[in-house]
Amino acid sequence: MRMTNQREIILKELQKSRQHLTADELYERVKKFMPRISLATVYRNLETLSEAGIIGKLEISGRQKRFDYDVHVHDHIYCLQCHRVDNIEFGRNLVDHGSITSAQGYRITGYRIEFKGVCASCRKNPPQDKESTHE
Amino acid sequence: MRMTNQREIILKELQKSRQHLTADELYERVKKFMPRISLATVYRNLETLSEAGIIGKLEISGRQKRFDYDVHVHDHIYCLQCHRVDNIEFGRNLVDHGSITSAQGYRITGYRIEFKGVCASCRKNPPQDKESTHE
DNA sequence: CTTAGTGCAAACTGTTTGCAGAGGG
DNA sequence: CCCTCTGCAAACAGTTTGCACTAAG
Repeated sequence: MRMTNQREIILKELQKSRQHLTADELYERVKKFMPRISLATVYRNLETLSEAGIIGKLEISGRQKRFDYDVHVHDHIYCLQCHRVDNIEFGRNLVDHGSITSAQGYRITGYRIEFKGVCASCRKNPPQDKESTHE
Repeated sequence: MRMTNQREIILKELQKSRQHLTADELYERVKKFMPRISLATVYRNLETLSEAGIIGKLEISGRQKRFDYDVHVHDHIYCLQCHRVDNIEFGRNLVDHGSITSAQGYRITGYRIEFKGVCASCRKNPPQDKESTHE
């Protein structure tokens, strides 16, 4: 894996954001430093970086992919109003690992927990448009 | 909500399948009885039925939507090889409900657990194509 | 009758890909 | 100098929408 200029900027921007950005959010940020970069390059690099285990890929139920600056095992919580995603540390502690190795013929290899709720800033701020609390 | 012919057949087919079908899988099945039905109608009806609480909508991380004949609260397990989805009953028992009401500023309103693994039939049958075990 | 629902085609969103040229090692 | 990576445009998959017509109640 070559460390190209675009690759490096994409990675740095994701890490410094400390957020779970989508490809196009990242594209917007990276464009400020590199106006001619293409969205395809952003997608390709995010894929490459996550395959290399340098970043995480986050597939929250039914929504756009997001990418995670933090690769250690943890769970996520997302806001039903603004769709931001945050890390949650205690998720794994809630689950009794021992009992989950198989069920109805499956060999279970893993699980994910996704919490949902309303984030601090959405709790303060009015939900401006009537249709923001879907799902 | 009118109970149209198409609505009724879509619902019946989903229920009798006892599976978690995607819109186009259902479309293929319904077409056998109603060859002129359109995919858009299937989408619209699945949406309507799930809003009415008659079926469930299943948004498994990063994949196509699936619809659930079973509306009672339960979790899901999906096969990494063939992507089928099954119900899992014991998921909720593993989690200590009490402690999850808030975290880092969020008001938590719910959570979902998604187990992954290899289903019984994929464990028997060879994984024919080399690229079947992605994610 | 009235108005929700339908079929069709076209639009849309998020993502991927083919290609010819550029630049990292 | 080679070959991975890039930018661009076009393709793609899943889903949604505008419209004029149909049918449920």
